[in-house]
Amino acid sequence: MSASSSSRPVVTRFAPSPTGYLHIGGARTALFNWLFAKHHGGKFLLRIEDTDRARSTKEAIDAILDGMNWLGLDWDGHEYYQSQFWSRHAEIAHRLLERGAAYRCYMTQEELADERAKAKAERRPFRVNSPWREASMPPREGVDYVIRLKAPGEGETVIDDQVQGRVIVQNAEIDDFILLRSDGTPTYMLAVVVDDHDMGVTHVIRGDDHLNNAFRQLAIIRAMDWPEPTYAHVPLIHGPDGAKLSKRHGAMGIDAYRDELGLLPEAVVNYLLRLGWGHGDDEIISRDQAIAWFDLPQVGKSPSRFDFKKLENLNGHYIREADDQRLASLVAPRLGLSEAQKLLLVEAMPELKARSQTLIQLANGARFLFARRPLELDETAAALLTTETRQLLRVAHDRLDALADWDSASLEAAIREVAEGSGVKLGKLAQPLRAALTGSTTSPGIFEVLALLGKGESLARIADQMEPNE
RNA sequence: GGCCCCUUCGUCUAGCGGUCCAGGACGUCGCCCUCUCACGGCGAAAACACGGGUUCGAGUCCCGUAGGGGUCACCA
Repeated sequence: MSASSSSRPVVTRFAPSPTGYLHIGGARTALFNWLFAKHHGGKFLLRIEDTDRARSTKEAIDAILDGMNWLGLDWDGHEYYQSQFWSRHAEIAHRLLERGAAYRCYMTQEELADERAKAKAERRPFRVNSPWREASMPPREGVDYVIRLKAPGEGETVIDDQVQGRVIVQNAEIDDFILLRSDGTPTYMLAVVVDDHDMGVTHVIRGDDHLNNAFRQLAIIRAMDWPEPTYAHVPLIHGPDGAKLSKRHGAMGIDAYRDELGLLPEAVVNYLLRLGWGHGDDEIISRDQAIAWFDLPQVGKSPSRFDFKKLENLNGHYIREADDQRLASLVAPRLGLSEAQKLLLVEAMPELKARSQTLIQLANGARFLFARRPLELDETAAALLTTETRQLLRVAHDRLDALADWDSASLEAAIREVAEGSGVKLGKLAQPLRAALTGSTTSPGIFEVLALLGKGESLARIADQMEPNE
């Protein structure tokens, strides 16, 4: 509980570096920041950390913005770009210099490398020990310098992390890290602190991998006498095998969850929310409930593994709940459907969505509706068609041909009648019919399939497979 | 290796000293529903890492051990 920030209105931020896609861990960090801000009626800001110009790309920035929009994580105001504040960062570095809280260090890369090697040889931890920390040390002429923070050196620093609890680090562990590089550009450590301060950020919610950095950043903040933010370091997400999330299992961009996995944003949000956070026995949590319930103390302290099965199950739930028109719009492009075909897709959606967990499955399940005659039967479907069952199909065909009303109730009555008349169980007739109508052994209910396909197409598909007359 | 963090069913979690022979969800298995596949319903197996304390009493507090993770750049 940081008294300095608790009185200010809540401001959180998500600060991704645009060197890759928006990955799932980043998405969760963004979600937590967004929820926390909404919960407290505060602001949620977005800042692109593009200080590393060489590695930052326009594509990555677009991917991040696109991902945030897809997830519905809207930010207040425009997005900030860290690179815009370089002069401000440099200004603070020099203010630190004036305050005697930082110094110009003339050590060369070679000298640093030597020190590092020596420390390693003596098996002791490396810590920069610059002679220029002493004010009396004269500058080197003609050598580029960096500006280093004069770290506290003694005592300890305590952070009351909202997730991790009280964490204490000996100040001796923190060395004189670089604030401003020799080319005058700021390091990440300086830039975040300055930007967070200037943007009025009260709560820094980010990945656990930054916990150690927090102590360095706090040293800058204290040197400037700025208000200290409240920290919350959330555990990282691991792959199913417990190791760091890799490309193999989920470290793809958030766009892949949409395009390649066929997931709905509300499912991804719900899953991410429940990963590392809980609210009693609740599993299905709406956005509004999430805002009402979310808070930092309930966030777990241990890393959690990513479970695609659970995500898919959740997605299945949201697909079943989703509007048919919306689902059709999402699936139609995957199938390359015309507007007219899309109408049929909407009509079939209630049947289709009950048996799909992803949009991929939904698309595949819909394929039979738009297949061209004669249908290609898969192996198991083809095996169902014997002389005997083809005979049965002919009987069914003729009975259906005579049918006046082509609705699922009339169709059911007719089909049951045929089965009974032929002395077979319904399944004996339904399966061959399914094979003929869909080319597969799994599909929506057979009466619904007939109704959806319409009389002409249904009869034609059956005729394609039935035993020729005489 | 130094420093920091973590540890309840396979997985996500509930549990904030007694109501826990540990609850929910996904997954797995079985049964029901049934024209197939799903959906849905019912049920089962499945966990407090280990060892010491503290306490009348510990999954819950403390200390070790083991295991896992993070971090140690003129990257962010």
